[in-house]
Amino acid sequence: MAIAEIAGSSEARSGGAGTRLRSARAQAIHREILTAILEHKLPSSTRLPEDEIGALYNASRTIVRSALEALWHDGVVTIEPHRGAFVSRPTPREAEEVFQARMLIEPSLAARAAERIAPADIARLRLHLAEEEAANAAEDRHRAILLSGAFHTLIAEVADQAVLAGFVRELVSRSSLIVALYWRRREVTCDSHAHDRLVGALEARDGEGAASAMLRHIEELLSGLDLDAESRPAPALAEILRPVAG
Amino acid sequence: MAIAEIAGSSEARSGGAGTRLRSARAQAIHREILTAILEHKLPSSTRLPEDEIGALYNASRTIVRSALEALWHDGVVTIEPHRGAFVSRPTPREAEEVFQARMLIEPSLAARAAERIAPADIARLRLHLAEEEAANAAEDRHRAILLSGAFHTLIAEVADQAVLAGFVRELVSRSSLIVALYWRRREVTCDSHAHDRLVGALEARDGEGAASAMLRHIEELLSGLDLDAESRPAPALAEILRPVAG
DNA sequence: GCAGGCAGCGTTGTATACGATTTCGCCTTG
DNA sequence: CAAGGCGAAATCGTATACAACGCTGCCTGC
Repeated sequence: MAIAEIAGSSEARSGGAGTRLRSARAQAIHREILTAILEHKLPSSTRLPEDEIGALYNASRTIVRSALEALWHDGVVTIEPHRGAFVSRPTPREAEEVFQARMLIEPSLAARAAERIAPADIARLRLHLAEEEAANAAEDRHRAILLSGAFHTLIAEVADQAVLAGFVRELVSRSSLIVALYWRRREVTCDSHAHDRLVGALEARDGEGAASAMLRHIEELLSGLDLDAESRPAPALAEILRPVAG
Repeated sequence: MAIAEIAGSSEARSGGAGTRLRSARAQAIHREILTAILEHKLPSSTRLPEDEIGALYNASRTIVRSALEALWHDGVVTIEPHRGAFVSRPTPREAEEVFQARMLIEPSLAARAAERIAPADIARLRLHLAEEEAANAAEDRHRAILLSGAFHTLIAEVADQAVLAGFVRELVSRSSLIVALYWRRREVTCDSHAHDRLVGALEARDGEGAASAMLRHIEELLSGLDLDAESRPAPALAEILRPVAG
């Protein structure tokens, strides 16, 4: 049930009042597609034709275009002129930059979250951890990956810094694509043990500890990526098919 | 002549290839309006009617809407459903967050820029400083303010971190609006002396120095703001007119 | 004389039609 | 039989028409 709000990426823009996305319907489509991407249901390079999406949601292309443009701004969709929209395929270079940005921003937010955390926030975080564990236990991979990203967004919100929280939301979204492409381990995607320790530090109002826990956590995520290999699918079929042709 | 590229906020999104904004014309309008905002020619709360803008650039509302939505994603335009688009009026709260974000991100970028700066970059920075001084000498306030923001974007680019550079571009844009609203001093907006020192540190490849110079510079900017007073115009006419009525 | 409602106007929200561009299959030709 | 070009289909890009909504000013009724 927390899922609905996970992809609500528009509040970040609204200074304080609820401006929302221009059109409620465009917002809904945006949310649906974003969630699907975060859940690894829509892999990189998937084509997103305006007509097809419009037919799916009974919306005109005008609405769909607006949603796709929003996804482009979020960094999870690439638009090629006269060709269409695709789920982005982050390059290794981009992947590294995204994680470097996270290592810079998120520890600082974690520290701030620790300083100003309220009992209600702790409850929210604990509940979230429970949901994560439940998803893992149920081997619901889609939901697990969605929640593990949402955890980071949640902390950014607890830190009560809307501007940086917006950045984190974007970075987390892009990270999801990156993990889908470059992850090499079999383990749980974002081992909730790390999240556990983080909540512990937050609860103890230990800013330093929260920051370093967050930093180590992100470093570990980055180290789980295989950014050297050109990874597997479709970076350029030539790379794969040439040996067969020769 | 460097102006043209200052507002080119789309490259930030393109992973490495030149995806650009969907429509060249929408991009042009986006650039024009953004530049006008950065130059303080379009003050906060200015209405931006689709028809009027379309007439100005001989573009249909479809194009204009796309440009306005992009400006909304940039954080410099607010869209109120069924009412229209306005130049954003950042709240004091938002202003503080923007500068806190900058104090977190930009010093780190400055340090990295110092490490990897090339002679060509130094030339670019020196040229930019000269332009800033020229604008100040000519008392061309509009251009001076534009260039002083562009300087920060330039450093982010030298640091060669596209992701963070995109964030900085947004933060700098929003800062421009904030400064227009809350600046209280008469001095030069972004005293180019600070920029001078920064370039010095960069040239010396002094990462630490560059970072601390950047931090102090932004702190100084923030301290030049008057975020307590509700500032002057139009926050709510009631505040101003009530004494007359009573 | 004042308050409430109603109507007209202006602006935005959405759908759709048409033109432009790319893509892919097919046909022609060497 | 292979290669190149041509044409149709599909899809995107843009303009425009119409509907919906909010605002303002007037008008009526109390």
